[in-house]
Amino acid sequence: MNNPLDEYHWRGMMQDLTEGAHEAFSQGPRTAYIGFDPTASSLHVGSLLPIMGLVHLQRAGHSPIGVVGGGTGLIGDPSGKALERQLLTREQTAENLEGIRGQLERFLDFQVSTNPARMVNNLDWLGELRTVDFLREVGKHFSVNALLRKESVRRRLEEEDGGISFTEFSYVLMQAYDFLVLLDRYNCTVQMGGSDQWGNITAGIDLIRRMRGEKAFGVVFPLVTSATGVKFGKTEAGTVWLDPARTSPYRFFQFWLNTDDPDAIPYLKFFTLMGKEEVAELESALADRPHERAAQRALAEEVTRRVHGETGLSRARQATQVLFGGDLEGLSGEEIADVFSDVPSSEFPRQTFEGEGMPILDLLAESGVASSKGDARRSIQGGGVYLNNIRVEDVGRRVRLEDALGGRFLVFRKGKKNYRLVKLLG
RNA sequence: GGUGGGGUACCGAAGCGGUCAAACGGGGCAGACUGUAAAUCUGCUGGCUCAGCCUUCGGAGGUUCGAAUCCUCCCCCCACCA
Repeated sequence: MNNPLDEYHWRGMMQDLTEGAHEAFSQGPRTAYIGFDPTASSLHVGSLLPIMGLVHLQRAGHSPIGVVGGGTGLIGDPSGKALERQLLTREQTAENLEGIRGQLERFLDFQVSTNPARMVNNLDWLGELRTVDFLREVGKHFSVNALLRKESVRRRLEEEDGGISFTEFSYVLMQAYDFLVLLDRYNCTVQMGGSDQWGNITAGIDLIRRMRGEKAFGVVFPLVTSATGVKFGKTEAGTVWLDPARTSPYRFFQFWLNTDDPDAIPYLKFFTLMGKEEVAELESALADRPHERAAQRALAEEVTRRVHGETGLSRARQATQVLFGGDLEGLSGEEIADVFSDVPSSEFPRQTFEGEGMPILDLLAESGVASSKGDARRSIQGGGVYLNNIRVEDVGRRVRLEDALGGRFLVFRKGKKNYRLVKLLG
């Protein structure tokens, strides 16, 4: 049995740990949990680091628990939030929870007999909690004076008109209680999470010490940042989700492939299971031959394979090759449909393109390639518009049936990466 | 309630009777270079039937041949004073 904290440490993914945590893992198998917020029906790449935390834990022979905050999600964690949150309905939360469960199953082994991963919903116990019992048993152990000093609460108290509701103010009690319940039910003695969870985690540790006289531990992972200061997990297209319906495997793959050089090695350590030697090799490859981007490629392939499977990866790869390899000639209609399935598309009736065809400016504006005809005109004049990968030179050009690939598709591109598929209907 | 300062394009910010679709900076988009990078350089960045026309400078009126610019009223912000 290995100590997962050593693994975290060399990977640079351990921001902080409570006293005695390292020794605790050396003594024998432990059960540890991480909570996931069910504010959306999918996790995004921002949750990937904690998930990898659970993965390493399980590989080291310990038991991971993923807690989906069906109950706490109904309350809202004030940590890191400037404003009071919109409350989710129970139905929304339940739905989101299902999505998240499916995604965690891609990372953790729920089948092994020795240390299977578990997935629980804290609504199971928070939902049936009686107010009076809770206030007597749990509330007693929390000092309002201490709560008021908490960073997350204090910031909100200083807000002029925002403030904090009693609901969110009590959030930390809920999360602390979660830890206690998990200790009782699963002998779970470790809680992990993002660094913003430190306060919530230590609150749970305190509660366990007071109510059960036991020692529990906490480990927090750093906030993933990028060297250029861009918020990790966001692209022009928005958040990068794990759900293929929200972020296609192709875009997901591209997200990782586009990692900046300085981030590539840290990310390999964070998000793949590669060992030290492999990472070191890629590091020197990146230093010697940066243009090959071996590290980014490996990163993109590993992570995409894990999240979207072998099929998702090969589709993403194929799409990448076609989109950046250049040649669209010779592709069948089916191949185009497949490769461009990830690309935003619009549909036009076939007769639009019959005879004289449609002026390209109108088509660009109406299909959403450009925001207006003026924009379309300027983009063409600037040399930034391509039809079927051939630069459009003439602003007055018309698009006709002969332009359609396989008689069915028009592939527009603005710039290097922005594709748009126009489908001919009828 | 009093006094002073303001509201300009995605954001910040100039302009203070015509030469203003509005300087400059940021952001965004595109081009060149490259590694689908960073940095850099270049162009574009209200709409259209695009060498021209139309709608914009908090809102509504007015003065003027002509207003983002002057006047009146209204709305909203900020600073200081009570």
